[in-house]
Amino acid sequence: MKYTAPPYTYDVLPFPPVKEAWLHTARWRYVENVFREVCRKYGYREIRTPILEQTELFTRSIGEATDIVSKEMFTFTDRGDRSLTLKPEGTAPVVRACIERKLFAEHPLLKLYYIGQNFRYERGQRGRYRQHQQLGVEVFGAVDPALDAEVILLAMDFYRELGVIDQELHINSVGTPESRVTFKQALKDYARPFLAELSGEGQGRFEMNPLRMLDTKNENDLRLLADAPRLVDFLDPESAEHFEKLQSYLTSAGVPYVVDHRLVRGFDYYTKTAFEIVGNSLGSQNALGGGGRYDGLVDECGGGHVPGIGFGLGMERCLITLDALGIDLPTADERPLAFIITLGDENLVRPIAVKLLTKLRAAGISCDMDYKSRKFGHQAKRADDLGARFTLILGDEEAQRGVIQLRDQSSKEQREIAIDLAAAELVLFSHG
RNA sequence: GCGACUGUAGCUCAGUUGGUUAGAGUGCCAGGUUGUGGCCCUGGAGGUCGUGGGUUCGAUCCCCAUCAGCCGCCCCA
Repeated sequence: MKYTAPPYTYDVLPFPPVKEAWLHTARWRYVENVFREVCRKYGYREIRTPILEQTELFTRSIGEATDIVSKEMFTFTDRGDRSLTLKPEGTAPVVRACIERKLFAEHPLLKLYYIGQNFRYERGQRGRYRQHQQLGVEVFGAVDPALDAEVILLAMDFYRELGVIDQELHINSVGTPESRVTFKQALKDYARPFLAELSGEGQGRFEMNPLRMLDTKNENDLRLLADAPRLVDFLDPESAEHFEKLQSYLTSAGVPYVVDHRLVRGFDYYTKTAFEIVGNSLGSQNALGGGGRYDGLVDECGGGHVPGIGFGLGMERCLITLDALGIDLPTADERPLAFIITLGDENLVRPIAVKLLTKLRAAGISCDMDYKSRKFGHQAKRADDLGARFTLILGDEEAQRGVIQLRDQSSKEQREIAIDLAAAELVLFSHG
């Protein structure tokens, strides 16, 4: 094999591999359409940003200390000696675009969605790839917790629309950067006495990122930290009220949720609300999507005091979950309505077939013919494989008389019609 | 970045305790059967057994390395 796809990338095919139904373009289109439709319903507009950004946009916004920035970005220097990075996440580029294009000036409340490719240099796993498609929304301009609720509702709505029923909504509040400083100190004070008993990762996080000690999967660590201080107890009054209101909105909207005191987000820019939607069908990569509020990010990027909240979900994990749940997506009908079978003298019959194809297509009818075999059996099998509803059989005799055999593939009824009327005849079937 | 496991036909997989010519099903091609098929029958093409090295009279099989996949950790969507 001379050329292969780069490690931990994949191809989405028109005919999916036997074992990976999610690698089917029809499924991708369907999910994207559902997402667009949900976003439309909620009043979100689509934004598309470049796949590349200045490296500094990410190092500043995501945080230098995170793994993503320190070792997982696809960064290179271009011929003009600029450091560029394939975007590892969707939020910062949207923020950059809104600031640069001055969208906040004319849109005090700005609701956006995007579908785009993200890149992270990581070891692959089920549902985790180096190029990954993210679907997401961002809202700028208000700190109203009802807006947090709307974003969460939009996300839940999306999954429900797809038929996912085993989703769980986890929420938490990470407060402000200031309240987090106090909390981190309290957490470290709590853990210090048994620091030596924590796992290696736990000890590392104690120093590097105390919040993430809570997020461990190590059972011993979980036991030791069972009674650790909780973020909600350290929130500033404003964040606490915000969190209370969010919960009441979710309750009145009838959305079940669990307050997950261990839920923290990976990026530095999150404030107040953090949430995650967890599926049970993905093994260890069980986070279907997540998001949170980032009231300081726009300011950090030089756009002034504009609060924001967003949500992002991974296309691959979403599709894999749909597969695991056995959800059969209603994919668009790609079958041709008609398939032309030609027989006899090619010089006589082919030009007529090509002309008829052109005419049918001009009338909006999907149709095809066989360009390879000449035996009737093969052409018929081809029509059958493609799932054509009708075959149009054209031989020497029909050609001379200006007619064609119109055969219904399922009922096997066949009748002769004038070639000139074929398009009009088939149009009747093309919309139902 | 760390640790398991797996790489045999287009696809799904057998198999070889190291032995001459590596199999099945399915798909593909051809014929049976130049114009009414989807079934069936017969035949065919398709493999450097992931790649490179080592051990051996002999390696698809054992050993080492490497690449890729997959799973767990890390991180995250």
